[in-house]
Amino acid sequence: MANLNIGAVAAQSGVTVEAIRFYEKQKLIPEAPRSTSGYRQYSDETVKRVQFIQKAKDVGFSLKEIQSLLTLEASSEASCADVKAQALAKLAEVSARLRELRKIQRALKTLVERCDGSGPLTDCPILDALNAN
Amino acid sequence: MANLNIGAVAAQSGVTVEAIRFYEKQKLIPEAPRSTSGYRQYSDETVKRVQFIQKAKDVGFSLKEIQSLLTLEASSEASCADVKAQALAKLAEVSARLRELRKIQRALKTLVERCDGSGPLTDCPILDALNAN
DNA sequence: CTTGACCCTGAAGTTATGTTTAGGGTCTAG
DNA sequence: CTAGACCCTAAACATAACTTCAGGGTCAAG
Repeated sequence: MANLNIGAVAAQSGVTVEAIRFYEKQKLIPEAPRSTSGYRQYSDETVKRVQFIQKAKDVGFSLKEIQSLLTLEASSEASCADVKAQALAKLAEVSARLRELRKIQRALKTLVERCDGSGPLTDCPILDALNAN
Repeated sequence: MANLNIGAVAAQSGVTVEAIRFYEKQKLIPEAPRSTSGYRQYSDETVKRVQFIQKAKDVGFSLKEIQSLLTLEASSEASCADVKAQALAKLAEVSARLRELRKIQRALKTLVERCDGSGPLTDCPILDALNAN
């Protein structure tokens, strides 16, 4: 319940002060009450909230998606299934991106293998491949 | 050797007219000679160049990196090894990103598995996990 | 009472890769 | 000779997630 200044919240949650103000502007964290001098006064709740945001980011959610998760969390009508649906959607997205990247990796490996790294540019197999139809 | 207007180059290389003008501004393709009325006049060379750019993009190179590849290609001192080095660097980058994404995928799968999708939000395992320390 | 650390706001900047808009010429088929 | 397709430029817009900047209060220690 300690009253924390923004810097303390930042330090405890591992983000910058600016990021916290940004999250507030984006409605990811509620507007904080202010001290008489206008300083934001936070509780430990907010530290948890910011940590939640970081973890959700770590598993690939965008801020917009995190907002939606937080809205669900605060809603009385939402169900666990709603949350799971978001997670599944993100999982599908991540898997799709993985497939793309694997394809790129394979293509790059092929290019690299074709080239022994010696010789002049005039017949570089990599450039040749990129130039081919 | 046909003189192509920008629209023809765009059509033949599968990009928009705007993208081609953008590539020119970014020095990825040389400034084209102009007709008397100011229209850019391209040769088939340029179509190839734009196709090269697209292929390089497809294997993950950024425009800046492609510029560097093109500079190599045009240079007399560059060697095949220089090109290979770029490809290897990109391959390493892609592989690193793949590892990250796989980690994210595993984490998401764990989250999803923990939740059977029934029940209220009050004890949603996914939210719990994101809230945990 | 001053200095340094910390807080405030609003606006602009960053990166990448184009797209969109506004306003205006050109070319060609009918 | 006119309509429609095509071309030109410069500048603004778009996205994501912040960061940086400019200018200015506040607080605690010595």
